Amino acid sequence: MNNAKILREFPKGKHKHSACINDAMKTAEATCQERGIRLTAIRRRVLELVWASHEPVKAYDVLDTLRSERDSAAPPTVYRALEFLLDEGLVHKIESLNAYIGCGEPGHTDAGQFLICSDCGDVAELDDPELVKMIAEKASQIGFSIEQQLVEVTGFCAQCAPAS
Amino acid sequence: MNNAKILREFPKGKHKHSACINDAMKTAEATCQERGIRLTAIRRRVLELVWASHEPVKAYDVLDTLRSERDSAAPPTVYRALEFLLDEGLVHKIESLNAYIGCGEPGHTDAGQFLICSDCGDVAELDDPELVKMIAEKASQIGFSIEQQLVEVTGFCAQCAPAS
DNA sequence: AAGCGTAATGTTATAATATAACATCTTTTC
DNA sequence: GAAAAGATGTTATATTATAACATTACGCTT
Ligand SMILES: [Zn+2]
Ligand SMILES: [Zn+2]
Ligand SMILES: [Zn+2]
Ligand SMILES: [Zn+2]
Repeated sequence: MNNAKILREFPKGKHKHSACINDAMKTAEATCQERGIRLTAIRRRVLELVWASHEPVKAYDVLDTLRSERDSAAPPTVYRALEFLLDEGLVHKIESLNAYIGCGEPGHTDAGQFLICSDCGDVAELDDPELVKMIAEKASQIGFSIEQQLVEVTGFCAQCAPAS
Repeated sequence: MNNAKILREFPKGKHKHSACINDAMKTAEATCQERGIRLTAIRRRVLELVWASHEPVKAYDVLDTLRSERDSAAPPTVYRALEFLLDEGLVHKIESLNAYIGCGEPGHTDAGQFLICSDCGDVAELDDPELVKMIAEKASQIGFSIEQQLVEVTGFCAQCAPAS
C-alpha cells in the first residue's frame, strides 16, 4: 500500500517554528505572484496569524490580534481575508472545530485529510490518493458522484500517544 | 471489494416518508427501552423533527417548530435534546452544515460516512469498514492513533446527477 | 402515600461564529 | 487622469451554541 503523502507534518519535538511560518509566507507570495492575485497586507498578516502555531486558529482570535494592530479591524476584515485564503487553498477550515489552519502545500488538487490531536491540538494534513479514490468508489457504488471530500480524524499524535 | 453498508439511503423517487419516520421512532423507542434511558416527550418530538426529511435539519428550525407547540421552548430545550440524541447515536451532526440528521441504524459502532447531495440536499449514511480501516492505517503510518473519524462528502446523488 | 435524590426542563442571559449592506478608498486599465 | 474593478471600512445583524441557576417531574425507598 502506498504511504499517504504528508502535506503538513506534526512538529517533531522542539522545532524552529519561525521557519514554518517563513516557508509558508514565501510559498504564499510565490503562489499569488504566479496566479496574478494580490496578497495584500491584511491577507498576509491573517495568513501569518493562522500559521502562528500547528493548531487550528479561531477567526476571532485572529481578529483580537488584528485589532491590536489596526484600528479598523472588524469581523468582515478577518472573514474576507480568510475567504480569500480559503479560495486560493492557502488555508483550510477544520469544520469540526470552526477553526482555520495553514495549508502545508498550497496547490494540491485532491482534498486534504486532517489528523487532529485531542491532546496537544496540533493538526497534520495528508493527501492520500488511494484514500480519495476509495471514497470516490464507495460513493459511486450507490450512484453518488463526488465533488468534495471532507476527512477529519481525531485522536492522538505520536508524541501524545498514551504510553504503550 | 466489499460494498459499503448503507445505514441510510437516499430516498428513491416518491416514497412514503411517514414510514421512514415511523421506523426511526420505533427503533429509537426500542433502543432507549433496552438501554434504560428516557425518550421523553421533548426528545421524541425533536427526533421526529430531525427526521422530518432526508435533509439535515438546523437546530433553530427545530426550535421554531417547537416554539409553536410549547411555550417554554428555548435554545437549551433543543440543544439538550440534540445532545441526548447525539450521545445515544440516534442522530448525527453534519459538521460542514451545522445541521443534524437522524441515524439510519442506531447502534452502529463504526463512524458513519455521509454523502450530501448539493442539489436536493438529501443525505445518505454509509458504514464501510474497509474505508474505516484504511483511514486508521494511513493515520497509523505516521504514528497517529484514531479515536474518531469524520467523513462528509459533497456531490450529486443518483437522482440529481447531471445527465450523462 | 411521603419523602428523597436524580434527572429533566424552564428561564434568562450571553458567548461564539458568521454575514449583509452600503460607503469609501486603492489599484489597475485604458 | 478618468473609469472600472477590487479591496477595505463601517455599522448592523444573523446564526449557532452555551452558561448559570431555578423549578418541576420521575423513580425509588421506606
Ligand atoms: Zn512549526
Ligand atoms: Zn492543503
Ligand atoms: Zn423518507
Ligand atoms: Zn449513524
